[in-house]
Amino acid sequence: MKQITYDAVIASPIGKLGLRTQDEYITELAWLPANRKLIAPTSSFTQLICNSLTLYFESTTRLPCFPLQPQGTPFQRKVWLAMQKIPAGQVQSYGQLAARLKTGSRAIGMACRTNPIILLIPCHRVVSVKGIGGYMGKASRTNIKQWLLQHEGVHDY
DNA sequence: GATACAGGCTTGT
DNA sequence: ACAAGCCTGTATC
Repeated sequence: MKQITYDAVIASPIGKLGLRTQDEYITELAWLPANRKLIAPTSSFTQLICNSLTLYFESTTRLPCFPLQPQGTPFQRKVWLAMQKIPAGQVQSYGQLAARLKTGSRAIGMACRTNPIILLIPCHRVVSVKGIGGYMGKASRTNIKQWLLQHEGVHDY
């Protein structure tokens, strides 16, 4: 089995986060199980990102925009791009997003689910019209979504 | 209200 | 081609 190595793994209130970069781009920021070993960032670029993430978690600072380079289908990239335009502290429903992109709400869900860069592509700001919706394919992870939303000032979920 | 069903769109077998 | 997924709107108890 293939072991994925990250450029950095940091601890956060919602679990461990694995960061992978390529040149000066972020290619992945994934939620990891708690038994992952921490990896300190080595380059100044990854260090900067980790600092921002830590700051984001420990204060009300919102995340700055980093250059992203997510791998995915053209459709997924389109959705991810649209999601990045949702301002912090606000949420948008799958349906609204779907209407804007002229697609279906469930298709939006698929794109969210395969989001390789959590937080920076704010899939947690996309909610169902009635309820919070799911998160990363598992209902048990919606608490992460809730935490993030609450952290950004959304208390309706 | 609370279920049930069907519709619409993309992705992985 | 088929089934399934972070959904939604309408119909029917």
